[in-house]
Amino acid sequence: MSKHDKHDKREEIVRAALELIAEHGFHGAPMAMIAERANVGAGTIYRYFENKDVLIAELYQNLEAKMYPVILEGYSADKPTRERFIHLGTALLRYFIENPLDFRFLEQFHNSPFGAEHRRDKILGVKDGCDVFRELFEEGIARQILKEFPLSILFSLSFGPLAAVARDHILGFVVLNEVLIVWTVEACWDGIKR
Amino acid sequence: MSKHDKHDKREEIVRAALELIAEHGFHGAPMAMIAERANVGAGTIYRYFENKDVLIAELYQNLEAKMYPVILEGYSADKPTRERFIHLGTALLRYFIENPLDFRFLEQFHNSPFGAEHRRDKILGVKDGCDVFRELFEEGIARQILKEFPLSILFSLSFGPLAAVARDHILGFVVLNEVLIVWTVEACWDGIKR
Amino acid sequence: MSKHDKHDKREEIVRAALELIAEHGFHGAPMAMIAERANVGAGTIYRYFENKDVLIAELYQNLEAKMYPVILEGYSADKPTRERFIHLGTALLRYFIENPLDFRFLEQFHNSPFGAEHRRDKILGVKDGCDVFRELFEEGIARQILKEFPLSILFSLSFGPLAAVARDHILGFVVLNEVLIVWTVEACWDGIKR
Amino acid sequence: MSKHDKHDKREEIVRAALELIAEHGFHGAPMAMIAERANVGAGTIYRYFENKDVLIAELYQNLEAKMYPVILEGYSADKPTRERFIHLGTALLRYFIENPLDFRFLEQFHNSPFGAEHRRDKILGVKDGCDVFRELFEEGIARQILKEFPLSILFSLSFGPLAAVARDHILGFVVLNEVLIVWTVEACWDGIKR
DNA sequence: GATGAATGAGCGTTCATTCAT
DNA sequence: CATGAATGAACGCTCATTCAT
Repeated sequence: MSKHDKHDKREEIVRAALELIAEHGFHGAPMAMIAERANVGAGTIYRYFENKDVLIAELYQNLEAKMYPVILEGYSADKPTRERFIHLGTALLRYFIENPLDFRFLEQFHNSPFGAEHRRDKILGVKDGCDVFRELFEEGIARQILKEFPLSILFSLSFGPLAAVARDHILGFVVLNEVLIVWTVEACWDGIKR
Repeated sequence: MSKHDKHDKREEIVRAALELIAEHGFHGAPMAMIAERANVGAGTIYRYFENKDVLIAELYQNLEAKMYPVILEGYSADKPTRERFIHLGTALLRYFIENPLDFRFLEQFHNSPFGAEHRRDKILGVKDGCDVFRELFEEGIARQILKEFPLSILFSLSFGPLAAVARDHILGFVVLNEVLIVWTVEACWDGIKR
Repeated sequence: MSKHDKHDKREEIVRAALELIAEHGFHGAPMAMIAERANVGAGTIYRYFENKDVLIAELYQNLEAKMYPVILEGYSADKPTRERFIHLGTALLRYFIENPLDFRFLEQFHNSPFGAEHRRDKILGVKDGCDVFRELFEEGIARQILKEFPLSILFSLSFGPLAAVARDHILGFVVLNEVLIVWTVEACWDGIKR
Repeated sequence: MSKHDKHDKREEIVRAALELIAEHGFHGAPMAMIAERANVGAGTIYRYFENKDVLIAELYQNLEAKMYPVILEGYSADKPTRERFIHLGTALLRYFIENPLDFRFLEQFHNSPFGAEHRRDKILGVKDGCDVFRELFEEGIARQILKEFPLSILFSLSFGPLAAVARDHILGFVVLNEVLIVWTVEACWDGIKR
């Protein structure tokens, strides 16, 4: 039980931080407020995270580790390119809609100086979370199924709309349903396919 | 002359704020630093703008007012839907690439709590800067040229990729040229057209 | 008058810092307390001093600049070695006794990591405030009036007792008067002379 | 065995505290760090010492209790005053040089608000560790061998230089050897003798 | 009107001390 | 008895805002 409690505390902090950062952004989520929402002393956070930056970075990694399995569930590299793209796109969009806090946090993260650094890592091939997408695109180009764009632009054509649509849904500007989700991802496909 | 000077100061402040916010984000741009860069006393800013939030909001409106004429230059409501879309999309993308500070500021703005508020105004029909796009999309749907999506999703399918591509270009992850710009916008069109 | 006020503020801060550090040591003198004692806002200190370390360093330099003229008043390089030593020693001791806050601050300073650094500068010949003493000692050795010790030891034999005596006086363990001051310095002389 | 262990823990704490305070000063030696270096839980320290101040005070007393026997080894009240002074002075100086951590701790201690309190106890006759010195000085004065100074000043003339010289040696500004040690103490004698 | 010195609430972080296990 | 996770007051410092000049 003591181990369980310990985990509880850390998870409470993570949860509180995610919520507050998602709601108010990095600068609207002071450590004291995170502590309060987590029902924890201000100093306690520092037992688990060296400082605020580290807390945020770990939050991000937590999130990635949580997202990928969900998105890749049922994914098979053997299916046709289009079907795989639709799978990934709809899974991502569904995840965002079902986990709006996660989505908002990711948005905040990618807009921080810290996010830019991470993005650079990705572009240099360091991160491998996106490998599924990369492989999919590279294969699609090789087979002349996809337009011959730089990978970065294919990413933008695919994820740009999904992020925008997810944000609008979360802010209440559209109400997505399963049909709209699929149609939207299919529209993305139309954008990148030859 | 005093009126002219006053305008000069106001514009210096706006310019300085835009630069600093674009470069370092909202929280890396203290009022004192803005004042210094604008060659103005710290208190002077408050003669022109009630507080920092108001300054930022006006900055945003300035920017919109500056962008639309540029984007709409040469735009004709008489041309075919596709051609009009390509005109608007490429003009927007070109504007972002040629005015990276403006783009960075807009990104920062849209990610602030303030940005969400503004977006809500738009959806309620308060803002009319996007009317050209709205008309284009509504007409396209009516003529069965575009997919029958909620307007909001058409917006996302169009601007989501453009913003993402512009960011990648500005961060140096792709180098866009005129051809890639057109191709990218054409890909967006493929996404929204029937 | 505005210039005078400005100086007043800075001097209030310096005075308050000196008092509090002398009374309670560096760590017993938080910036907030210094500000309060100086009748100044907490942030005001940072208009005049970049941070606490700089404040302390400037305090020290202020003090040196204030002390040397007082100690050297009436000092003449032409007088006999002994007389010059007595002059310097008694002047120093008198200064300490008449300015107990200055003395206590210097003690705190020399015991800080910062003080050690400064001491190292001195030993390497960077600081020239002590040149009078150095010259006196070097000349005394050359003329075979003083014992042939490393300079550093001559310093210790001279200032060690003076500092200790001054501390005891300030703490109330002895009550020095003019006669005792002179006798004490003469005893120091007996220690270093051949 | 339990009693032995308990003693072990206490001594480990004392040793760790001495090291860290000597190395980094009082404020560079947090309780948690002391506990870690002592291989002891943070809370354990509080079983042996009521709080940090008490720990430090006991550390000081430990040190005195450890020093006096060493310094008094071979000391005989029957020998001539001068010889006894030289014995005590050189023994003290040697002790400082051979136990730099002890010396540094003592310096830190004497400069804390706590140190002053202790000193006051001494002057009121509470402490009796210095009795040897007191007796030596009183006897020397009575026999007209020493200058007729208040005891406190004789102390200062004797220990002031020794402490200063020890500090310089430990900081590397001089390198003392047996000869210099003796000469230095003899110089102190010259200072206090008639 | 313009200034910039002054303010103080609020930030991220540390650390002496406590107490449930 | 020993532990070390938890605490929260206190620290040094920043910066949006005010106001006397």
